Amino acid sequence: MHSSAAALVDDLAAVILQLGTLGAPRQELSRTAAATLARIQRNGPARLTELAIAEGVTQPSMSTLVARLVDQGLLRRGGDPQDARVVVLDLTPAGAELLAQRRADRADRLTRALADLSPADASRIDDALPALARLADALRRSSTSPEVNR
Amino acid sequence: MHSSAAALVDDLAAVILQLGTLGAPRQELSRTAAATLARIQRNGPARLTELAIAEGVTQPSMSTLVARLVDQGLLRRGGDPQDARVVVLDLTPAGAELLAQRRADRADRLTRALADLSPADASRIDDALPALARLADALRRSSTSPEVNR
DNA sequence: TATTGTTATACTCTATAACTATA
DNA sequence: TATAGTTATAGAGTATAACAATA
Repeated sequence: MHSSAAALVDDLAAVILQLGTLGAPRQELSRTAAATLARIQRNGPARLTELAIAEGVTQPSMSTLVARLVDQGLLRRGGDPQDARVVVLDLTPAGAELLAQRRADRADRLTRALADLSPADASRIDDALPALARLADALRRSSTSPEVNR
Repeated sequence: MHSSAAALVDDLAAVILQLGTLGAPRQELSRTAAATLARIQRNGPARLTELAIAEGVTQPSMSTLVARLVDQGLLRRGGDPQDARVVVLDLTPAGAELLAQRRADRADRLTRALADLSPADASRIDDALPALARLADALRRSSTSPEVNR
């Protein structure tokens, strides 16, 4: 072990923040918009209030955001036959396509960055990946902040 | 090696995005505002145009941002005796204090998250840290996007 | 003229408050 | 009444265009 616990924390924080460049690829979609689309793709159709809570925004904000995304053809509105008040949002093919493009773009940038590393570095990152995933999980649980940009 | 190259990229991208929760701790300062303050603390007093270019925003945007930060008592304006056009921005003690608080907050959250991990996981992350720093560097170089939130 | 910075104006995104419609 | 969602209005943050001051 080459670092004290305090140095590990500081260095790790710095690295995590610098890695954040990967998360801000385009301006074509706000952070919340991207997270909302990704959530629907991951979990299936969802109600407006549900999305507002999940993304940590108010109901009116989600209402206008969803209206924008529907206008842009990325989301589709549906109703609940059981309850005429509710609005159910689902991804359109165009929405799914946009998410796929964003993921491909990120994968490209990451692939290029990894190509600059030595095999030993790549291997150490590979080895640490499950641990990093568990760290991310622990971080997410202890945090009240908004969702990640998928 | 337990993953193919493609799986490494996808898994790594997902982990990096999830770790992003660490970077969005508070709403009291915009991303650009935080990055600007951190840059001045790191590199010393800077001119307005210099900051605008460094943070990837326009000069008028930096002008209004800086006016806000001066109003909030986080930055102090000075002039250049050699050139009456230039404005030089420096951190106030309150600005330095705010940055310190943000860093301490992040360190706390990260420390708590690390405490949830096994010693073996923490050790693997420690081992991968230099490699991750080089990865972040490579990512940042290949990217035109704005700066990281310090 | 070129450079440094500000002001005017507009757009996006989000919030709070007030409202409509259904349960 | 309570719940699901929308509309009205305001504020933060950013951009482009036009401007003022200094070199």
